Amino acid sequence: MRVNREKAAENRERIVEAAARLFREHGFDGVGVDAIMKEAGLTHGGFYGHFASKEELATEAITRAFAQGSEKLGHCSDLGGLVNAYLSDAHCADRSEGCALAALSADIAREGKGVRRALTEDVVQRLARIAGFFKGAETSRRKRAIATLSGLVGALTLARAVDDPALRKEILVAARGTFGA
Amino acid sequence: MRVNREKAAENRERIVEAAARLFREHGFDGVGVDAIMKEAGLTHGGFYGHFASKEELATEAITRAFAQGSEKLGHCSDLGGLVNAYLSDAHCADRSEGCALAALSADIAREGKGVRRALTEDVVQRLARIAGFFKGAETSRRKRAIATLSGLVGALTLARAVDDPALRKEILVAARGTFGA
DNA sequence: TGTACATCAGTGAACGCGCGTTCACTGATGTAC
DNA sequence: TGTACATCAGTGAACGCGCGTTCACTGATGTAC
Repeated sequence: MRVNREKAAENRERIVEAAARLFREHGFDGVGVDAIMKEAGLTHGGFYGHFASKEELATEAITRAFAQGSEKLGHCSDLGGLVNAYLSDAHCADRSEGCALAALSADIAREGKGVRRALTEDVVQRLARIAGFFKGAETSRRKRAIATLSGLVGALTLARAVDDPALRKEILVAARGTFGA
Repeated sequence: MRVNREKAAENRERIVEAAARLFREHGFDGVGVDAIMKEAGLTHGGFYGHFASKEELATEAITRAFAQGSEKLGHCSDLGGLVNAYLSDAHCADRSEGCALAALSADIAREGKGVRRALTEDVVQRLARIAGFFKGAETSRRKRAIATLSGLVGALTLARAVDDPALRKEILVAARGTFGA
């Protein structure tokens, strides 16, 4: 049954949000249109009234996920705070609301143009933000920012992949100590 | 038509090798049994004479991919050499023969027990190997090893995901400089 | 050593299921008079 | 403002395709005498 325009726009929004969460949690191939629509409280048939294809939604959902990540990091006023938040147990445990870079970079490297563009722009922004926390020449600050972002993404990815809780904790703590100062 | 036992063992071997390559290149869900068997020079029907399921092959193929990675790194006699090899343009360009940690960690975090076990054991081994390159107390060497491995995996993952060649190069160079010393 | 038969690695067609996508339909919303 | 009709967001069944898996079959290999 038809709903009004406002409600329809709201529904579209919920689809994008649901996809942004589910893709991070299960990967692109791990979630179907059916599951996304169910998560958004709708039935799968209505999907193509909002998007031309699953791929089109993916591009928009990933862009959204990146934007959410940037917003969260924007709240941190110093590098230590950012690193501690990024490498927190909570962030490690919750892929669905966490950093899309850590959750999806490997997948995205195998995906199409739109998605990779969104990732690249996000990396550029994060590097600029992190570089702002360092002192010294532009070149050196940028280099340190690259090392820090790499370390954060790598440590979170490894901590999540490892099946031993003690090792996971050790990785998070060690990386916090190294990259947070 | 039947082949002799030796040839059959060789075929099984080729299936595992093909899977180890294709999984790294396209992810678990990106490759079918059909493609793996074709890569191994066989037809898909014979697959289940060698493996109980695609999942069982996955476990063995990942274990294999990790073993290959450890072997390659074993050739490096110092940290600088290891870091330069890991963050080389060649390694960045070739996922299929490269580090399984960088190619599959995110996927593996969502996968079953066997695969995660194999990854964890590999992480433990690599940390021990890298820690051996540092001087000082065990705790501090281990901490530096964790930061280094995280940095390597993160930098390679980001370099591969980014769609701008200049940024890719910049990431590799910066990370080589930071983690190689 | 040679022959006859059993075994079994590999083939290719087929099955069942899930997923992306389409479509006829419903009924509330928006609009024209 | 009220009525009549057109629109269109959402529903749920259906389609086509690919993928994991099964199976009857083939013919070379291995083995028993």
